[in-house]
Amino acid sequence: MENSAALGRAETQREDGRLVRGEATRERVLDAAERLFAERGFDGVSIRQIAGEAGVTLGVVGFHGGSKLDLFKTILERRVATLNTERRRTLAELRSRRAAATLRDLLAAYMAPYLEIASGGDPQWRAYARLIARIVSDDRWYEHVRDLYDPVAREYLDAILEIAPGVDRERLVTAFVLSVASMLSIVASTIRIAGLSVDESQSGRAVPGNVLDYRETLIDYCAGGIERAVPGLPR
Amino acid sequence: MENSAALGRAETQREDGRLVRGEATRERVLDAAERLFAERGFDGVSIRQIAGEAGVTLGVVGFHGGSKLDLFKTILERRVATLNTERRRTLAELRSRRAAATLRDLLAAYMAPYLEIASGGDPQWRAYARLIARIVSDDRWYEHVRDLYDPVAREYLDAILEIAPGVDRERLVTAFVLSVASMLSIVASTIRIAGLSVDESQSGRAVPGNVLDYRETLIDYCAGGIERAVPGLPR
DNA sequence: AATTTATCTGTACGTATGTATAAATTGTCA
DNA sequence: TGACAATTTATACATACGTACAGATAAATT
Repeated sequence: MENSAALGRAETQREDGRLVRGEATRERVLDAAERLFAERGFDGVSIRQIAGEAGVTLGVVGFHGGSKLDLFKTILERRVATLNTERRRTLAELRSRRAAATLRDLLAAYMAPYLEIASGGDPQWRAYARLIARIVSDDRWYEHVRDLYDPVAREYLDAILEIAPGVDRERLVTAFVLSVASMLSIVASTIRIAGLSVDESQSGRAVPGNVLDYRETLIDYCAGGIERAVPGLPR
Repeated sequence: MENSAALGRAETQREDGRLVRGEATRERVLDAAERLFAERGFDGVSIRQIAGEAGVTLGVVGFHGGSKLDLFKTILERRVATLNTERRRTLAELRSRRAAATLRDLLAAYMAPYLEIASGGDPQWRAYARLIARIVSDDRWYEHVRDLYDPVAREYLDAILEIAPGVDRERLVTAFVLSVASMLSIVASTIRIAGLSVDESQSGRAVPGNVLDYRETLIDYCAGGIERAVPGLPR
């Protein structure tokens, strides 16, 4: 039950701001764990595999990451601030505009940061995006991500309620969470879309596309879905 | 690489059609595995846990289920025929009507059988529904479910294309797969909807609802989403 | 009753698991 | 240089894992 943020670090941070010794190793461990957890899930990965992937010995993983659960939680938490900041930035930018934001604007603002990290050049961010997409279907992890993601989700829900006051909150929440699930499902896998897109019995060029290929369709789908499912939304 | 359908069974089926000896045990094993796999995933369950849950000894699981992977695949396959038959029945029933089916009709016909087993009285069927909802976010399992589910999905896609000929197939497929993901996400978990629905800092009565509570919202959402994302659909 | 087949028990094997820790090493500062 | 703390190595421990199998039991067939 040790505080995972302090594991493997000097208790007193250096004043000059330089990375403390071993910080690079710590990052290697976390990166390796992030990739493997994203690929195979919590139970599908062993600490020895993480050590091997990171190129360190077994004990180092424990030294920098704590217990396996600590390590997993650290990885869930490590990147969320960046994502939340970005989402708050896009929301604030929308609000600063002269014209009132539409539902589609708000949805696109919420999704854009995530879709960009999920399809961008950094493989660690991509792995993180896939990891998040994987764990939402498992109630077991909700308690560990609730406080990380729900506050910003609430801010967006409130922003939607601002442009459509009289609306039933639970219906809006339902449609919003369905939209998030839709978004995550695209990040988790596009393989079925590819499989169903090819004509039957055609020689199998079912090549999954990039997340960005589905971006506009996804946002259209979610906006149309929310507007249909939540009576009273403007449009 | 033994044929899992024959495991633990006499190679020659009895003529009188009575259950062969041990068939009841086999069902207990498969039921227990179904519940545990649905709850914790393939890697989160051990064969010993399955044996314990089924109330049999370790060897019996191997005898009736084969290897762990065999057992998992057997469970994926065991109930799919029933579900497919039901989905084909609802599709045929739609087609036998005088009036042309709408997109919403077709969507409801596809979803109804799954939503009913996911919320019905049989806990094994409920477990199966949750298991399916769990594995779609994992490319690793797609090859094992593709041939089980995609043929019927294609029949529904073709039915939609009948009422909207000129439509872009890939966009339709994308929106359809997003709808399936939305449906599965509701079955996998309603806990976040409950969490976001309560007013902040209100004492926590975030009680997840039954799947049926979200059924109409879900179908509205999906129909509206597809119609928005796929230009050229009637309405 | 004897034989065959199906089912179940109990146990064993080799390996992998998460975690802990003593000892060795490295780098920093007094 | 010596002392000290941070980091890394190497190893050990107890338990759990998937799988295999010899033998016991039960039921049906001959």
